[in-house]
Amino acid sequence: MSKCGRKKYFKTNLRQMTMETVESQQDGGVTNSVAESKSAHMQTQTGQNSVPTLAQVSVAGSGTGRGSPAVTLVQLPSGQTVHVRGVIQTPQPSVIQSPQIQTVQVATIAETDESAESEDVIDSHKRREILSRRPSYRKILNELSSDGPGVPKIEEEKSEEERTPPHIATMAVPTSIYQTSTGQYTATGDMPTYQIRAPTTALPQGVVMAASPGSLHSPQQLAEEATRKRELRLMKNREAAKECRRRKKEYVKCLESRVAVLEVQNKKLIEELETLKDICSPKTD
DNA sequence: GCCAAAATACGTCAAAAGTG
DNA sequence: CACTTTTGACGTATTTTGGC
Repeated sequence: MSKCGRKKYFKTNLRQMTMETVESQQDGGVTNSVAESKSAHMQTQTGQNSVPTLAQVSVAGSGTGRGSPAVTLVQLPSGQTVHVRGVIQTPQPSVIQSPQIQTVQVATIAETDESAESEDVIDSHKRREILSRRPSYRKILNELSSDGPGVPKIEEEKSEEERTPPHIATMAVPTSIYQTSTGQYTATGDMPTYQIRAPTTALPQGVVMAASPGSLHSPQQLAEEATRKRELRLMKNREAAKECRRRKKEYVKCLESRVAVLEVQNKKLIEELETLKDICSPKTD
């Protein structure tokens, strides 16, 4: 089996899982396996793999939520502990809900494409077209942050990077604070510090800042300029891709946290419903 | 310990989205 | 509208995991 095939499967799975998670939550479906399946796919990036576990929930103040909201501890698969307060509150725009719900039906498209020869090429293009882009992770989370002060804002971390020496940098993973419908909670946990490779913000050795554009005459100079521009573009995109992946991870973490919270919320609501049923239903005995 | 499979990270390209 | 930024897709390299 080719690695790429697996890769594709994994990425598609992750993408769909995110959407399916939401749908099953909204449908009131069984969501117990969400945290497990997620963590099974998403191990820690730094090689410190953890055993995938379900989000553990312990209710500290097991009141019914009326008046003073109870505090619920949610143990995330990643080991983070989350404090959830006030389970029953007004709904809030979800992180998960992108403005346009995009349920991708790749299989359907493949069916309509009868030409087997150009299938690969067309398929690739069509997939790109159909996977119309949602708003950026930055935008999604920043919009949420305007809804609640506890939602982490995705910002440039340049100030952080600029401060670090250009060799091996010790990076402390930033503490995330999320705002949920149930109130603020922090995803703290003792995150280890990682040794990361030096950011490649410096220009490659071969790249020299060009002379003024007007001074380029010979074809060789033009070629050099083109090469320089290309290398600069590649370098910038390299950094952008890194940053994008970082934001994506943060976004996924946020989703995972939210799923855990919503599971707790759902569980409590079910319990409350059962309690009310018991109270209201006439004794048959 | 070896090895294959799985998972993860990275660089690049292309195209959509954002910006001035 | 030109230019920049962002991100999905892809291919590849590296690391981790699990079976033997």
